Amino acid sequence: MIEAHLKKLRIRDDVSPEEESAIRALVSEVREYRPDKVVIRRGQELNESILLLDGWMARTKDLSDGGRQISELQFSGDFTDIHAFTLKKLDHNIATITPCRVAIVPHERVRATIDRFPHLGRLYWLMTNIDAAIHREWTVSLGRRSALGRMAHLFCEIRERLQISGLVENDSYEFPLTQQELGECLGLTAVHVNRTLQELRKRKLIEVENRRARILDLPGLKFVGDFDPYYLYLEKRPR
Amino acid sequence: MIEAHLKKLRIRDDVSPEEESAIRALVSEVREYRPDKVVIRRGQELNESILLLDGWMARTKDLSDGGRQISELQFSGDFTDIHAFTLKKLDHNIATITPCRVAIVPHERVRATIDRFPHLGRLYWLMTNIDAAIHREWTVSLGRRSALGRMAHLFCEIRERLQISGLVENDSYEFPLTQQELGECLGLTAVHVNRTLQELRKRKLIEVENRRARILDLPGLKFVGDFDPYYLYLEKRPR
DNA sequence: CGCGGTGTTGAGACCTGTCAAGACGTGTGG
DNA sequence: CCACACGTCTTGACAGGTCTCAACACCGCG
Repeated sequence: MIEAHLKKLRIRDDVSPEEESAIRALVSEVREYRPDKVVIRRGQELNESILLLDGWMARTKDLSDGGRQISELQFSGDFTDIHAFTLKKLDHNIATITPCRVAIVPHERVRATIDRFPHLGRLYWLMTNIDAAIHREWTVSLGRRSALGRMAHLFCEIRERLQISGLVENDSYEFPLTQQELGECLGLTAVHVNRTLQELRKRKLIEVENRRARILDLPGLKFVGDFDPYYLYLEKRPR
Repeated sequence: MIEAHLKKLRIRDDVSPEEESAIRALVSEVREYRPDKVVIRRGQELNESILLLDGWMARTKDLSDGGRQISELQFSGDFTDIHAFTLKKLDHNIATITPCRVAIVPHERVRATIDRFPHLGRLYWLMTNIDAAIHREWTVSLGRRSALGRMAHLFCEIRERLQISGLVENDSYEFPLTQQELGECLGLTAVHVNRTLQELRKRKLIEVENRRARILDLPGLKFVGDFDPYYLYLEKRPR
């Protein structure tokens, strides 16, 4: 579903038909991965990037005490590690959460394509800048918001981002994270995630069941999470 | 001191003399700002970026409860908001910590320069990706490290980054942050910052006095902060 | 000289972590 | 088809790290 990827770009700027075919021609191969697998390891030399077609992935960092922190979630249509085009190696791992289908994009093709379409170069630069904006918002969450606020904020962010690809129906979406993984996003223990989740449900804001999140009161959830989607740059304009 | 900026680029890749003069020609004007001033406000329309020549700045985000979180520090030589070139508006404020001298860089010049030198486009893209890497590392700090570890880690990061511009002597550097501001970086209250700082000194790892940080035991500090500079991408290679 | 910002200290509250045990559910092998 | 094993979820009791509130000391600057 490279369509999801095009949608993400087109929300932020126009993409011409010629650019679209150039993007489609980036893909050299499609691969499938099992859940809970580290697909790219920190430090590994990279000459290709992966575009996530289907499933959920996460950027993860391991700690010396055996713990793990997730620094960003990735969904269908996200160009997961396009930043490797300039970085050459990553400072973090990229791991699957669910089974995933990904498109492989060799860096020479990226190079050739943005030489031919500098506008696409700026667009992909933009996309990595949006990733950075998401990182900043997580910094705020982890630094200043309570467990309840953080969690509410994350559910709002996921809803907003999945909606772009049409993966939200009636404020409800598939939610494959275990409570352990949710804790790795939020800087909380699994035990406390469990209790915070119960608190959110008790307040009739959201419930999570059978790998599905159902938002019961979106304004309420946004209020508790102090959520403002501004940082996602959902505005179309020339870049 | 645009030299500091060139140094930061040259640590990561070669910059030719022609590229260097193109970079010098980016600057349209130099401005000075007083300390503790918001220089760029979230949401403000931008058609120029600022390159920090001298002083410390911070990316800050305000919270609805009146609090503030700093998501990154910026030092001499950092191209503070080059990401605005694609974003057009920022999701955060940029504020001075100390008095600052900055170079103004109009976006048309950036556009023209990277059209002429695509390599510089990739280099600036790289620099924003390194900012994102720093954000990720802060996410890990805030999510998983104790107050003591977080603080130790931050002092190591600052040392590493200042060293590039030659602003570190004998593991000692100017440190203008108030304890309040330090807390805004670390997600701690000023009171707890004070106590944590005392603990670091008690352990003979670092002491802060008269706006100056003096590292007493660098290996010890790195150990407590679980610090590994890998995420700063201090390696020269073609990008 | 006085004032405001900054740093320091203490006591107590609260949020989140730790440890431990058990329930639930699902897939696997016998 | 059952039994079991393993991961996940849930709950309780308690510990501990960090926050809150309050008071005071210090210091540079107007």
